[in-house]
Amino acid sequence: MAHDHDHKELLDKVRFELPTDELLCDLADLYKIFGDTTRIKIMYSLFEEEMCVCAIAELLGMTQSAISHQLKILKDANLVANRRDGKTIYYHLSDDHVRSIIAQGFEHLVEEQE
Amino acid sequence: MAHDHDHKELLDKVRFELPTDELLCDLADLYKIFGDTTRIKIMYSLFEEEMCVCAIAELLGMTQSAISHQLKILKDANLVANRRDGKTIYYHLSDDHVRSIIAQGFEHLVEEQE
DNA sequence: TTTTCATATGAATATGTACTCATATGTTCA
DNA sequence: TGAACATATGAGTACATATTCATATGAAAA
Repeated sequence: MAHDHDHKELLDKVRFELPTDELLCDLADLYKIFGDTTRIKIMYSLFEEEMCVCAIAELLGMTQSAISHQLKILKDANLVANRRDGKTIYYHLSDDHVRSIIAQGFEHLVEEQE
Repeated sequence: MAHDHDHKELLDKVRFELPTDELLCDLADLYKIFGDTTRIKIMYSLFEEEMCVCAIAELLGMTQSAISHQLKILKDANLVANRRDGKTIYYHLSDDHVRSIIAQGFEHLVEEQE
């Protein structure tokens, strides 16, 4: 068996503080979206300006299809939104959370390297 | 062909603002670690107190081996650290970044549901 | 030293997922 | 209406990875 010693008190305390499984899963799902280089690059590309799909594809040197698939994931998570102008569809960040979440990650990386 | 219209100026501008590939990959790798329910639960469990491996396993209802594998990933990323006390090894968060990164995610989720 | 306990770890498997390819949808212009 | 363009999407494939199982490591107690 793996454990013998007792920690029921500790477990009860921590269990009480732990959010619901559903919330923790949602949180993991959110970060899962940030955990892909292509999606990070797409989001970063939209930091300053809206861009159309083919511009993002050209910028990142990837196919239109690949970018489109990733944009769908970002859109389903409400991280980006789009508008149509004729044949072209322009994507932009849907709110400032993307910026602050990415900024927070950078901070950790920077302090890591010191 | 996918694109016909011109956006060289935009691409040059955005390309200039984009961080290096290496940095963007590091960022994605960091978030990848947060993008797993088990690891999120482990980190959350360590919010208030240090815990030994078997306590975490019992808390989450998972095997000691599974938890140990995930703790290694967290430790390699400098997100948790440990200390030995006899046969037992206690893990704790290595700094406050974990807390603030998770808090940031929560904020996004909460505003999402409004 | 041998046994027991706590944890770590390598290999195998099963599941998830990013990209490709082909094609569908929707818009504009001739 | 038909052709060209921009984007979306379903199926298939290749690769990554979380967990399990068996076993190794390392420390304390008998």
